[in-house]
Amino acid sequence: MSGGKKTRGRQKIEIKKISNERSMQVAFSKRRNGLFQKAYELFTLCGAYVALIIFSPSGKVFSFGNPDLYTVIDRYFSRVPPVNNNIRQFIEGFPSTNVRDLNAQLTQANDALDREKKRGDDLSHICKMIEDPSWWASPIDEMNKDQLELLKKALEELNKNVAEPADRLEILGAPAQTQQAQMSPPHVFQNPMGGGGGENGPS
Amino acid sequence: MSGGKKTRGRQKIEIKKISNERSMQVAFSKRRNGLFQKAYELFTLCGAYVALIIFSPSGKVFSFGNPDLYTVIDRYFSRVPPVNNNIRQFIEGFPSTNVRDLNAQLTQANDALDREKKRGDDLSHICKMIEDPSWWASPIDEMNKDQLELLKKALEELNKNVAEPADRLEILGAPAQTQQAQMSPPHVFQNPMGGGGGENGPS
DNA sequence: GACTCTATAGTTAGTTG
DNA sequence: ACAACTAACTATAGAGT
Repeated sequence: MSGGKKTRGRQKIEIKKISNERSMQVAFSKRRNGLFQKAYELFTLCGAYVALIIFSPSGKVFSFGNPDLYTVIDRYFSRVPPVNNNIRQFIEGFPSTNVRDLNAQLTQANDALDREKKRGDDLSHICKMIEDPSWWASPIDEMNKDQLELLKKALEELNKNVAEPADRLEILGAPAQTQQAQMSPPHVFQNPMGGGGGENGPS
Repeated sequence: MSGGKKTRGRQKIEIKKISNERSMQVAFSKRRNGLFQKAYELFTLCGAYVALIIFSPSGKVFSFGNPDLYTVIDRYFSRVPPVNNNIRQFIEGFPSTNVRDLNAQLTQANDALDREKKRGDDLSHICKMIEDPSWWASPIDEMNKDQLELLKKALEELNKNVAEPADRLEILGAPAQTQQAQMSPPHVFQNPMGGGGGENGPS
């Protein structure tokens, strides 16, 4: 009755490398989630652009970015950035069934979609241009060189965007089986464990 | 003794864009420091590599990286490769708080992505066709009537798809005007504790 | 490994100087 | 605008499932 507490609750720990492998793994998982959550909140509350990349001790990568990782990083390297950058993002290192991770991805997706929409508009415009009868009516090879050039350029640009067939995002909450089908990482963080075993076995 | 407390203490807030400019600035400052502290702890406790870049709403840059920002980012890009996970999805209803809903949304998003991909392929095909030199070399109005018709048909089809701009959903309070001001050189945080870094802006 | 539970360490919103 | 303070909210260490 007296003093019979169920657990000791949260204990204070020193901020230094955790020696116990298991504890460290658990701590990493928890704190990583916490960090993503905080990053998400900072973005949402303040509209700040945030890029976050984490390599786990076992070599997995986790990333998060608003509006997306590439935009933020590009901008960081003082590349000035209208919205014309290619959309490229990848999120690696699931398994996660956490709301915060999912939300993070949805946030990114939202923004990607936004740009996708813009591209759609451009395409629409071009299509309209092409469909104009007056366009096709006359000998193109001499009259509309300029327009032709313009069109071609536009199409090329467009093509560039389309050229890379997007792969689809893994569904996260799905039964934990097909996860981490990520390709073999060229670079793996060097840690004493050497990467906990058969994480990625494309068999 | 009086029941009068000195302050109301910390209040719970909704994770939405903070409207009050002043409060937002303060919150940003505090939370940014908190995020750096957490990143530092994750690195120290678990030996994880961490890269963190934050753009304040006013355009200032803050960054943090172990062992070094560039190393982490470089590693991140190095391990990328064959396929781009091009994420585009669109979802409706954002702040969902349970995994089930989020997963449903992701599923829906995947569907949208599929359609998007197909459209992309079609477009790509058409672009190739158009870019064929032999195409433009000859007088269109007499030689390639058939091809032209084909193209036109294809474009119309494409246009039909594009015509309907899927209703995109509201991005969570993104203020995000594209400010392309080149900001001062990246400032690297090496030691987040102690803080008090001056972020300010004589605006 | 991932999730739950609990007590408590740590973070921070609102206020005051 | 920032630093200190307070009180409350949130994250999480440790242990169990």
